[in-house]
Amino acid sequence: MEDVQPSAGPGDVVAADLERAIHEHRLPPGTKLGEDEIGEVYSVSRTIVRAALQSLAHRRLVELKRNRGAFVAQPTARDAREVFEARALLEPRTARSAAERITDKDLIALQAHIDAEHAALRAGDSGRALYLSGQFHIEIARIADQTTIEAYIRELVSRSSLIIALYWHRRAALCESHAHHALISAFAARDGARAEDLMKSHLLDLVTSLDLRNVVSMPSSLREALAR
Amino acid sequence: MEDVQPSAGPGDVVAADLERAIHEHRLPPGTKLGEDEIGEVYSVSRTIVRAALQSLAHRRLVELKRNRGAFVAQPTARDAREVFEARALLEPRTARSAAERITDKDLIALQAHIDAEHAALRAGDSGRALYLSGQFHIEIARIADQTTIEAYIRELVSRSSLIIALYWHRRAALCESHAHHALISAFAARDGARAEDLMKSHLLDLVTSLDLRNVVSMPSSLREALAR
DNA sequence: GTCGGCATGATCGTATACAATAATGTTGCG
DNA sequence: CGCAACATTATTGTATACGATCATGCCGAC
Repeated sequence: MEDVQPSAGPGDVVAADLERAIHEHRLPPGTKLGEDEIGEVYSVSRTIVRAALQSLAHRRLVELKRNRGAFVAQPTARDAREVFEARALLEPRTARSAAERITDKDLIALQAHIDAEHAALRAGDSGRALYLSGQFHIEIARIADQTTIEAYIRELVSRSSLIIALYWHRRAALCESHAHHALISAFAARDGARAEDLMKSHLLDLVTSLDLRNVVSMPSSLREALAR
Repeated sequence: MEDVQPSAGPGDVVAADLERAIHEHRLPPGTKLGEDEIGEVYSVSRTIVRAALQSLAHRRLVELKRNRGAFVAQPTARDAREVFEARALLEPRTARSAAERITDKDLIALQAHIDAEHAALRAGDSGRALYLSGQFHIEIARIADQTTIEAYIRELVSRSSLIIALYWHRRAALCESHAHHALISAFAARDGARAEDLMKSHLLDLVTSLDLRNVVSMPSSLREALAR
Protein backbone atom coordinates (compact mmCIF):
# COMPACT_ATOMS: atom_id res chain seq x y z
CA MET A 1 0.00 0.00 0.00
CA GLU A 2 2.51 2.63 1.13
CA ASP A 3 5.97 2.47 -0.39
CA VAL A 4 9.15 3.00 1.52
CA GLN A 5 11.75 5.55 0.56
CA PRO A 6 13.56 4.91 -2.71
CA SER A 7 16.92 4.46 -0.99
CA ALA A 8 15.67 2.35 1.91
CA GLY A 9 17.80 -0.63 2.92
CA PRO A 10 16.56 -4.00 4.07
CA GLY A 11 16.88 -2.86 7.66
CA ASP A 12 14.16 -0.28 7.13
CA VAL A 13 11.86 -2.90 5.66
CA VAL A 14 12.31 -5.16 8.67
CA ALA A 15 11.81 -2.25 11.05
CA ALA A 16 8.65 -1.15 9.25
CA ASP A 17 7.19 -4.63 9.37
CA LEU A 18 8.00 -5.09 13.04
CA GLU A 19 6.55 -1.67 13.77
CA ARG A 20 3.26 -2.53 12.18
CA ALA A 21 3.13 -5.87 13.99
CA ILE A 22 3.64 -4.08 17.27
CA HIS A 23 1.13 -1.43 16.34
CA GLU A 24 -1.49 -4.07 15.55
CA HIS A 25 -0.86 -5.88 18.83
CA ARG A 26 0.37 -9.02 17.12
CA LEU A 27 3.52 -8.55 19.17
CA PRO A 28 2.30 -7.65 22.65
CA PRO A 29 4.39 -5.57 25.08
CA GLY A 30 7.13 -7.60 26.73
CA THR A 31 7.62 -9.98 23.82
CA LYS A 32 11.22 -10.98 23.41
CA LEU A 33 12.61 -10.20 19.98
CA GLY A 34 15.53 -12.56 19.48
CA GLU A 35 17.97 -11.48 16.80
CA ASP A 36 18.48 -14.91 15.25
CA GLU A 37 14.74 -15.53 15.25
CA ILE A 38 13.90 -12.33 13.39
CA GLY A 39 16.80 -12.78 11.03
CA GLU A 40 15.46 -16.19 10.06
CA VAL A 41 11.96 -14.85 9.45
CA TYR A 42 13.14 -12.14 7.06
CA SER A 43 16.14 -14.07 5.70
CA VAL A 44 18.63 -11.41 6.67
CA SER A 45 21.67 -11.47 8.90
CA ARG A 46 21.82 -10.26 12.45
CA THR A 47 23.56 -7.10 11.26
CA ILE A 48 20.36 -6.01 9.56
CA VAL A 49 18.18 -7.09 12.45
CA ARG A 50 20.28 -5.14 14.91
CA ALA A 51 19.96 -1.99 12.83
CA ALA A 52 16.20 -2.44 12.72
CA LEU A 53 15.96 -3.05 16.46
CA GLN A 54 18.11 -0.02 17.21
CA SER A 55 15.84 2.08 15.06
CA LEU A 56 12.77 0.82 16.88
CA ALA A 57 14.49 1.31 20.22
CA HIS A 58 15.11 4.92 19.41
CA ARG A 59 11.42 5.36 18.77
CA ARG A 60 10.74 3.74 22.16
CA LEU A 61 8.85 0.87 20.58
CA VAL A 62 11.32 -1.71 21.84
CA GLU A 63 13.55 -1.71 24.86
CA LEU A 64 17.15 -2.79 24.43
CA LYS A 65 18.63 -4.46 27.49
CA ARG A 66 22.34 -4.91 27.33
CA ASN A 67 23.41 -8.55 27.01
CA ARG A 68 19.77 -9.53 27.42
CA GLY A 69 18.16 -8.70 24.13
CA ALA A 70 15.34 -6.63 22.68
CA PHE A 71 11.77 -6.63 24.02
CA VAL A 72 8.63 -4.91 22.88
CA ALA A 73 8.42 -1.88 25.14
CA GLN A 74 6.17 -1.84 28.18
CA PRO A 75 5.41 1.80 28.90
CA THR A 76 4.82 2.56 32.54
CA ALA A 77 1.78 4.48 33.73
CA ARG A 78 4.07 7.47 33.98
CA ASP A 79 5.21 6.99 30.39
CA ALA A 80 1.57 6.88 29.38
CA ARG A 81 0.81 10.17 31.08
CA GLU A 82 3.86 11.77 29.47
CA VAL A 83 2.94 10.53 26.02
CA PHE A 84 -0.53 12.03 26.22
CA GLU A 85 0.87 15.18 27.75
CA ALA A 86 3.10 15.56 24.70
CA ARG A 87 0.24 14.78 22.35
CA ALA A 88 -1.86 17.41 24.10
CA LEU A 89 0.82 19.98 23.38
CA LEU A 90 1.38 19.01 19.76
CA GLU A 91 -1.82 17.76 18.21
CA PRO A 92 -4.51 20.38 18.89
CA ARG A 93 -2.49 23.21 17.36
CA THR A 94 -1.47 20.94 14.52
CA ALA A 95 -5.12 20.13 13.86
CA ARG A 96 -5.82 23.85 13.70
CA SER A 97 -3.07 24.33 11.12
CA ALA A 98 -4.38 21.37 9.17
CA ALA A 99 -7.88 22.82 9.09
CA GLU A 100 -6.51 26.06 7.71
CA ARG A 101 -4.57 24.39 4.94
CA ILE A 102 -6.60 21.32 4.05
CA THR A 103 -7.49 20.69 0.41
CA ASP A 104 -10.51 18.88 -0.97
CA LYS A 105 -8.29 16.00 -1.97
CA ASP A 106 -7.04 15.69 1.61
CA LEU A 107 -10.63 15.65 2.85
CA ILE A 108 -11.47 12.76 0.58
CA ALA A 109 -8.41 10.85 1.74
CA LEU A 110 -9.34 11.44 5.38
CA GLN A 111 -12.87 10.24 4.77
CA ALA A 112 -11.51 7.12 3.08
CA HIS A 113 -9.39 6.56 6.17
CA ILE A 114 -12.43 6.61 8.40
CA ASP A 115 -14.32 4.30 6.10
CA ALA A 116 -11.47 1.79 6.15
CA GLU A 117 -11.42 2.05 9.92
CA HIS A 118 -15.14 1.26 10.10
CA ALA A 119 -14.73 -1.61 7.68
CA ALA A 120 -11.91 -3.15 9.71
CA LEU A 121 -13.97 -2.78 12.85
CA ARG A 122 -16.98 -4.50 11.28
CA ALA A 123 -14.67 -7.25 10.02
CA GLY A 124 -13.58 -7.85 13.59
CA ASP A 125 -9.99 -6.89 12.84
CA SER A 126 -9.52 -4.63 15.85
CA GLY A 127 -5.76 -4.63 15.37
CA ARG A 128 -6.03 -3.08 11.94
CA ALA A 129 -8.72 -0.70 13.12
CA LEU A 130 -6.40 0.52 15.84
CA TYR A 131 -3.61 0.94 13.32
CA LEU A 132 -5.80 2.97 10.99
CA SER A 133 -7.09 5.08 13.83
CA GLY A 134 -3.49 6.02 14.59
CA GLN A 135 -2.78 6.75 10.96
CA PHE A 136 -5.62 9.26 11.05
CA HIS A 137 -3.72 11.40 13.54
CA ILE A 138 -0.54 11.11 11.50
CA GLU A 139 -2.41 12.14 8.38
CA ILE A 140 -3.52 15.33 10.07
CA ALA A 141 0.08 16.24 10.82
CA ARG A 142 0.93 15.56 7.19
CA ILE A 143 -1.87 17.85 6.04
CA ALA A 144 -0.57 20.54 8.38
CA ASP A 145 2.66 20.23 6.39
CA GLN A 146 4.88 19.90 9.43
CA THR A 147 7.21 16.99 8.90
CA THR A 148 9.13 17.47 12.14
CA ILE A 149 5.99 17.50 14.25
CA GLU A 150 4.64 14.66 12.14
CA ALA A 151 7.63 12.54 13.08
CA TYR A 152 6.97 13.19 16.77
CA ILE A 153 3.27 12.46 16.45
CA ARG A 154 4.11 9.29 14.59
CA GLU A 155 6.23 8.15 17.50
CA LEU A 156 3.65 9.18 20.07
CA VAL A 157 0.89 7.35 18.22
CA SER A 158 2.99 4.20 18.13
CA ARG A 159 3.64 4.42 21.82
CA SER A 160 -0.04 5.09 22.41
CA SER A 161 -0.75 1.78 20.77
CA LEU A 162 1.43 0.07 23.35
CA ILE A 163 -0.23 2.04 26.10
CA ILE A 164 -3.65 0.99 24.89
CA ALA A 165 -2.53 -2.63 24.88
CA LEU A 166 -1.52 -2.30 28.52
CA TYR A 167 -4.00 0.04 30.11
CA TRP A 168 -7.13 0.00 27.99
CA HIS A 169 -10.12 -1.36 29.85
CA ARG A 170 -13.26 0.35 28.62
CA ARG A 171 -13.92 -1.51 25.41
CA ALA A 172 -15.88 1.30 23.79
CA ALA A 173 -14.04 1.64 20.52
CA LEU A 174 -16.88 3.52 18.87
CA CYS A 175 -16.18 6.81 20.60
CA GLU A 176 -13.02 6.84 18.51
CA SER A 177 -14.64 6.95 15.14
CA HIS A 178 -17.24 9.43 16.33
CA ALA A 179 -14.50 11.85 17.41
CA HIS A 180 -12.72 11.38 14.13
CA HIS A 181 -15.91 12.06 12.24
CA ALA A 182 -16.48 15.29 14.15
CA LEU A 183 -12.93 16.33 13.34
CA ILE A 184 -13.52 15.79 9.65
CA SER A 185 -16.57 18.02 9.70
CA ALA A 186 -14.50 20.76 11.32
CA PHE A 187 -11.88 20.30 8.66
CA ALA A 188 -14.50 20.46 5.93
CA ALA A 189 -15.70 23.77 7.38
CA ARG A 190 -12.08 24.99 7.57
CA ASP A 191 -12.84 25.79 11.20
CA GLY A 192 -9.38 25.77 12.81
CA ALA A 193 -10.57 26.78 16.28
CA ARG A 194 -13.15 24.01 16.36
CA ALA A 195 -10.67 21.45 15.08
CA GLU A 196 -8.27 22.44 17.83
CA ASP A 197 -10.93 22.09 20.50
CA LEU A 198 -12.16 18.78 19.14
CA MET A 199 -8.68 17.36 19.05
CA LYS A 200 -8.02 18.51 22.58
CA SER A 201 -11.11 16.83 23.95
CA HIS A 202 -10.55 13.75 21.82
CA LEU A 203 -7.13 13.28 23.42
CA LEU A 204 -8.62 13.94 26.83
CA ASP A 205 -11.25 11.27 26.17
CA LEU A 206 -8.53 8.85 25.20
CA VAL A 207 -6.45 9.36 28.30
CA THR A 208 -9.43 9.21 30.65
CA SER A 209 -10.48 5.91 29.12
CA LEU A 210 -7.25 4.38 30.39
CA ASP A 211 -6.76 2.83 33.77
CA LEU A 212 -3.40 4.14 34.91
CA ARG A 213 -3.78 3.35 38.60
CA ASN A 214 -2.54 -0.20 38.98
CA VAL A 215 0.56 -1.85 37.66
CA VAL A 216 1.11 -3.70 34.45
CA SER A 217 -0.87 -6.86 34.06
CA MET A 218 0.78 -8.48 31.08
CA PRO A 219 2.00 -12.08 31.24
CA SER A 220 5.71 -11.54 31.46
CA SER A 221 5.46 -8.71 33.95
CA LEU A 222 6.09 -10.84 37.00
CA ARG A 223 9.39 -11.94 35.57
CA GLU A 224 10.21 -8.36 34.72
CA ALA A 225 9.24 -7.25 38.17
CA LEU A 226 12.09 -9.01 39.89
CA ALA A 227 14.55 -9.04 37.03
CA ARG A 228 15.24 -5.41 37.79
CA MET B 1 31.24 16.07 33.87
CA GLU B 2 28.00 14.27 33.17
CA ASP B 3 28.05 10.46 33.25
CA VAL B 4 26.39 8.28 30.71
CA GLN B 5 23.90 5.59 31.57
CA PRO B 6 25.28 2.66 33.56
CA SER B 7 24.66 0.19 30.74
CA ALA B 8 25.87 2.41 27.89
CA GLY B 9 27.99 0.75 25.24
CA PRO B 10 30.95 2.29 23.43
CA GLY B 11 28.65 3.31 20.59
CA ASP B 12 26.80 5.67 22.89
CA VAL B 13 30.06 7.25 23.97
CA VAL B 14 31.10 7.88 20.37
CA ALA B 15 27.65 9.24 19.53
CA ALA B 16 27.68 11.55 22.54
CA ASP B 17 31.11 12.90 21.64
CA LEU B 18 30.19 13.47 18.02
CA GLU B 19 26.97 15.12 19.12
CA ARG B 20 28.80 17.59 21.28
CA ALA B 21 31.32 18.32 18.52
CA ILE B 22 28.47 19.06 16.15
CA HIS B 23 26.69 21.08 18.79
CA GLU B 24 29.79 23.20 19.38
CA HIS B 25 30.28 23.78 15.65
CA ARG B 26 33.60 21.97 15.55
CA LEU B 27 32.00 19.79 12.90
CA PRO B 28 30.15 22.22 10.62
CA PRO B 29 27.11 21.19 8.59
CA GLY B 30 28.01 19.20 5.51
CA THR B 31 31.16 17.67 6.98
CA LYS B 32 31.72 14.13 5.78
CA LEU B 33 31.95 11.62 8.59
CA GLY B 34 33.92 8.70 7.23
CA GLU B 35 33.48 5.48 9.14
CA ASP B 36 37.12 4.41 9.11
CA GLU B 37 38.20 7.89 10.09
CA ILE B 38 35.96 8.05 13.13
CA GLY B 39 36.78 4.50 14.08
CA GLU B 40 40.47 5.33 14.14
CA VAL B 41 39.92 8.40 16.31
CA TYR B 42 38.02 6.46 18.97
CA SER B 43 39.86 3.16 18.46
CA VAL B 44 36.72 1.23 17.76
CA SER B 45 35.59 -0.81 14.79
CA ARG B 46 33.25 0.35 12.08
CA THR B 47 30.45 -1.66 13.68
CA ILE B 48 30.43 0.73 16.62
CA VAL B 49 30.80 3.79 14.44
CA ARG B 50 27.88 2.72 12.29
CA ALA B 51 25.66 2.31 15.33
CA ALA B 52 26.64 5.76 16.54
CA LEU B 53 25.99 7.32 13.14
CA GLN B 54 22.62 5.64 12.88
CA SER B 55 21.70 7.00 16.27
CA LEU B 56 22.70 10.51 15.24
CA ALA B 57 20.88 10.12 11.94
CA HIS B 58 17.71 9.28 13.79
CA ARG B 59 18.03 12.50 15.72
CA ARG B 60 18.50 14.34 12.40
CA LEU B 61 21.98 15.49 13.37
CA VAL B 62 23.59 13.61 10.51
CA GLU B 63 22.26 12.64 7.13
CA LEU B 64 22.89 9.11 5.91
CA LYS B 65 23.21 8.78 2.17
CA ARG B 66 23.17 5.28 0.91
CA ASN B 67 26.55 4.12 -0.44
CA ARG B 68 27.82 7.65 0.02
CA GLY B 69 28.36 7.97 3.72
CA ALA B 70 27.32 10.12 6.66
CA PHE B 71 27.37 13.91 6.67
CA VAL B 72 26.61 16.46 9.33
CA ALA B 73 23.05 17.51 8.55
CA GLN B 74 22.31 20.72 6.70
CA PRO B 75 18.80 21.75 7.68
CA THR B 76 16.94 23.66 5.01
CA ALA B 77 15.21 26.94 5.73
CA ARG B 78 12.00 24.96 5.85
CA ASP B 79 13.48 22.57 8.39
CA ALA B 80 14.49 25.58 10.45
CA ARG B 81 10.96 26.96 10.45
CA GLU B 82 9.56 23.57 11.42
CA VAL B 83 12.02 23.13 14.26
CA PHE B 84 11.10 26.43 15.80
CA GLU B 85 7.43 25.74 15.17
CA ALA B 86 7.77 22.58 17.21
CA ARG B 87 9.73 24.35 19.91
CA ALA B 88 7.01 26.99 20.09
CA LEU B 89 4.46 24.26 20.77
CA LEU B 90 6.51 22.39 23.35
CA GLU B 91 8.69 24.76 25.30
CA PRO B 92 6.44 27.54 26.60
CA ARG B 93 4.04 25.15 28.29
CA THR B 94 6.94 23.12 29.55
CA ALA B 95 8.49 26.24 31.06
CA ARG B 96 5.20 26.86 32.83
CA SER B 97 5.21 23.38 34.31
CA ALA B 98 8.82 23.80 35.32
CA ALA B 99 8.05 27.06 37.13
CA GLU B 100 5.29 25.33 39.07
CA ARG B 101 7.51 22.48 40.18
CA ILE B 102 10.97 23.97 40.49
CA THR B 103 12.93 23.43 43.70
CA ASP B 104 15.54 25.67 45.23
CA LYS B 105 18.21 23.19 44.26
CA ASP B 106 17.09 23.35 40.64
CA LEU B 107 17.26 27.14 40.77
CA ILE B 108 20.84 27.03 41.94
CA ALA B 109 21.74 24.60 39.17
CA LEU B 110 20.11 26.82 36.57
CA GLN B 111 21.96 29.86 37.86
CA ALA B 112 25.21 27.90 37.68
CA HIS B 113 24.37 27.10 34.10
CA ILE B 114 24.01 30.76 33.21
CA ASP B 115 27.23 31.61 35.00
CA ALA B 116 29.11 28.96 33.04
CA GLU B 117 27.55 30.34 29.88
CA HIS B 118 28.79 33.82 30.70
CA ALA B 119 32.23 32.50 31.57
CA ALA B 120 32.53 30.63 28.29
CA LEU B 121 31.43 33.73 26.43
CA ARG B 122 34.02 35.88 28.17
CA ALA B 123 36.65 33.24 27.45
CA GLY B 124 35.82 33.58 23.76
CA ASP B 125 34.63 29.98 23.54
CA SER B 126 31.46 30.73 21.64
CA GLY B 127 31.02 27.05 20.76
CA ARG B 128 30.81 26.05 24.38
CA ALA B 129 28.60 29.02 25.17
CA LEU B 130 26.20 27.88 22.49
CA TYR B 131 26.24 24.35 23.85
CA LEU B 132 25.49 25.53 27.38
CA SER B 133 22.75 27.81 26.15
CA GLY B 134 21.09 24.76 24.61
CA GLN B 135 21.55 22.79 27.80
CA PHE B 136 19.61 25.48 29.61
CA HIS B 137 16.50 24.68 27.62
CA ILE B 138 16.95 20.97 28.18
CA GLU B 139 17.37 21.55 31.89
CA ILE B 140 13.99 23.28 32.00
CA ALA B 141 12.33 20.22 30.47
CA ARG B 142 14.07 18.06 33.04
CA ILE B 143 12.77 20.25 35.85
CA ALA B 144 9.28 19.99 34.40
CA ASP B 145 9.73 16.24 34.91
CA GLN B 146 8.65 15.31 31.40
CA THR B 147 11.20 12.91 29.98
CA THR B 148 9.35 12.35 26.72
CA ILE B 149 9.09 16.05 25.97
CA GLU B 150 12.63 16.46 27.20
CA ALA B 151 13.84 14.02 24.55
CA TYR B 152 12.10 16.00 21.85
CA ILE B 153 13.43 19.31 23.11
CA ARG B 154 16.88 17.78 23.26
CA GLU B 155 16.62 16.88 19.62
CA LEU B 156 15.18 20.24 18.64
CA VAL B 157 17.93 22.08 20.50
CA SER B 158 20.58 20.06 18.70
CA ARG B 159 19.02 20.81 15.36
CA SER B 160 18.74 24.47 16.36
CA SER B 161 22.49 24.48 16.79
CA LEU B 162 22.89 23.37 13.18
CA ILE B 163 20.35 25.97 12.09
CA ILE B 164 22.26 28.69 13.91
CA ALA B 165 25.45 27.58 12.19
CA LEU B 166 23.77 27.98 8.82
CA TYR B 167 21.40 30.90 9.18
CA TRP B 168 22.63 33.04 12.05
CA HIS B 169 23.73 36.45 10.93
CA ARG B 170 23.05 38.94 13.67
CA ARG B 171 25.98 38.33 15.99
CA ALA B 172 24.22 39.60 19.08
CA ALA B 173 24.76 36.69 21.43
CA LEU B 174 24.03 38.76 24.51
CA CYS B 175 20.26 38.79 24.05
CA GLU B 176 20.44 35.08 24.78
CA SER B 177 21.76 35.32 28.29
CA HIS B 178 19.44 38.20 29.04
CA ALA B 179 16.40 36.14 28.11
CA HIS B 180 17.66 33.23 30.16
CA HIS B 181 18.18 35.51 33.12
CA ALA B 182 14.62 36.78 32.88
CA LEU B 183 13.39 33.21 32.76
CA ILE B 184 15.24 32.37 35.94
CA SER B 185 13.62 35.25 37.76
CA ALA B 186 10.20 33.99 36.69
CA PHE B 187 11.14 30.54 37.94
CA ALA B 188 12.32 31.96 41.24
CA ALA B 189 8.94 33.66 41.62
CA ARG B 190 7.19 30.40 40.67
CA ASP B 191 5.32 32.48 38.10
CA GLY B 192 4.25 29.88 35.53
CA ALA B 193 2.32 32.28 33.31
CA ARG B 194 5.26 34.66 33.08
CA ALA B 195 7.70 31.84 32.39
CA GLU B 196 5.46 30.67 29.58
CA ASP B 197 5.29 34.12 28.03
CA LEU B 198 9.01 34.70 28.41
CA MET B 199 9.84 31.42 26.74
CA LYS B 200 7.45 32.15 23.91
CA SER B 201 9.03 35.50 23.15
CA HIS B 202 12.52 34.12 23.66
CA LEU B 203 11.89 31.55 20.94
CA LEU B 204 10.34 34.21 18.75
CA ASP B 205 13.44 36.35 19.20
CA LEU B 206 15.60 33.44 18.22
CA VAL B 207 13.76 32.66 15.03
CA THR B 208 13.54 36.30 13.96
CA SER B 209 17.28 36.67 14.40
CA LEU B 210 17.78 34.10 11.65
CA ASP B 211 17.98 34.87 7.96
CA LEU B 212 15.90 32.17 6.34
CA ARG B 213 15.44 33.84 2.99
CA ASN B 214 18.42 32.81 0.93
CA VAL B 215 19.98 29.43 0.37
CA VAL B 216 22.70 27.67 2.28
CA SER B 217 26.10 29.26 2.08
CA MET B 218 28.33 26.57 3.58
CA PRO B 219 31.48 25.39 1.74
CA SER B 220 30.36 21.99 0.51
CA SER B 221 26.96 23.18 -0.62
CA LEU B 222 27.87 23.64 -4.26
CA ARG B 223 28.81 20.02 -4.54
CA GLU B 224 25.63 19.05 -2.74
CA ALA B 225 23.59 21.25 -5.01
CA LEU B 226 24.21 19.26 -8.14
CA ALA B 227 24.79 15.86 -6.56
CA ARG B 228 21.04 15.55 -6.22
C1' DG C 1 15.91 -31.10 51.66
C1' DT C 2 17.61 -26.80 50.56
C1' DC C 3 21.05 -23.72 49.38
C1' DG C 4 25.32 -22.31 47.20
C1' DG C 5 28.79 -22.96 43.68
C1' DC C 6 29.99 -24.56 39.20
C1' DA C 7 29.50 -26.22 34.51
C1' DT C 8 26.85 -25.77 30.39
C1' DG C 9 24.26 -23.53 26.87
C1' DA C 10 22.25 -19.82 24.56
C1' DT C 11 22.32 -15.07 23.28
C1' DC C 12 24.25 -10.82 22.62
C1' DG C 13 28.57 -7.58 21.59
C1' DT C 14 32.27 -6.67 18.61
C1' DA C 15 35.67 -7.26 15.09
C1' DT C 16 36.90 -8.54 10.73
C1' DA C 17 36.48 -10.25 5.97
C1' DC C 18 34.36 -10.02 1.69
C1' DA C 19 31.08 -8.03 -1.77
C1' DA C 20 28.87 -4.12 -3.93
C1' DT C 21 28.61 0.48 -5.12
C1' DA C 22 30.19 4.99 -6.26
C1' DA C 23 34.02 8.26 -7.08
C1' DT C 24 38.27 9.07 -9.37
C1' DG C 25 42.06 8.84 -12.67
C1' DT C 26 43.61 7.25 -17.04
C1' DT C 27 43.70 6.21 -21.68
C1' DG C 28 42.28 6.16 -26.35
C1' DC C 29 39.52 8.00 -29.90
C1' DG C 30 37.37 11.62 -32.46
C1' DC D 1 42.47 19.40 -27.43
C1' DG D 2 38.10 17.62 -25.47
C1' DC D 3 35.20 13.96 -24.41
C1' DA D 4 33.84 9.36 -23.40
C1' DA D 5 34.56 4.74 -21.95
C1' DC D 6 37.20 1.97 -18.95
C1' DA D 7 40.16 0.57 -15.09
C1' DT D 8 41.37 1.63 -10.49
C1' DT D 9 40.68 2.97 -5.85
C1' DA D 10 38.24 4.09 -1.90
C1' DT D 11 34.24 3.69 0.84
C1' DT D 12 30.16 1.72 2.31
C1' DG D 13 26.86 -2.59 2.83
C1' DT D 14 26.43 -7.14 4.60
C1' DA D 15 27.62 -11.61 6.40
C1' DT D 16 29.99 -14.36 9.45
C1' DA D 17 33.18 -15.71 13.14
C1' DC D 18 34.75 -15.27 17.65
C1' DG D 19 34.59 -13.63 22.45
C1' DA D 20 31.88 -12.02 26.48
C1' DT D 21 27.99 -12.08 29.31
C1' DC D 22 24.01 -13.83 31.31
C1' DA D 23 20.57 -17.54 32.13
C1' DT D 24 19.89 -22.30 33.27
C1' DG D 25 20.59 -26.88 35.15
C1' DC D 26 23.35 -29.94 37.80
C1' DC D 27 25.73 -31.45 41.67
C1' DG D 28 27.68 -31.54 46.16
C1' DA D 29 27.76 -29.84 50.87
C1' DC D 30 25.61 -28.47 54.95
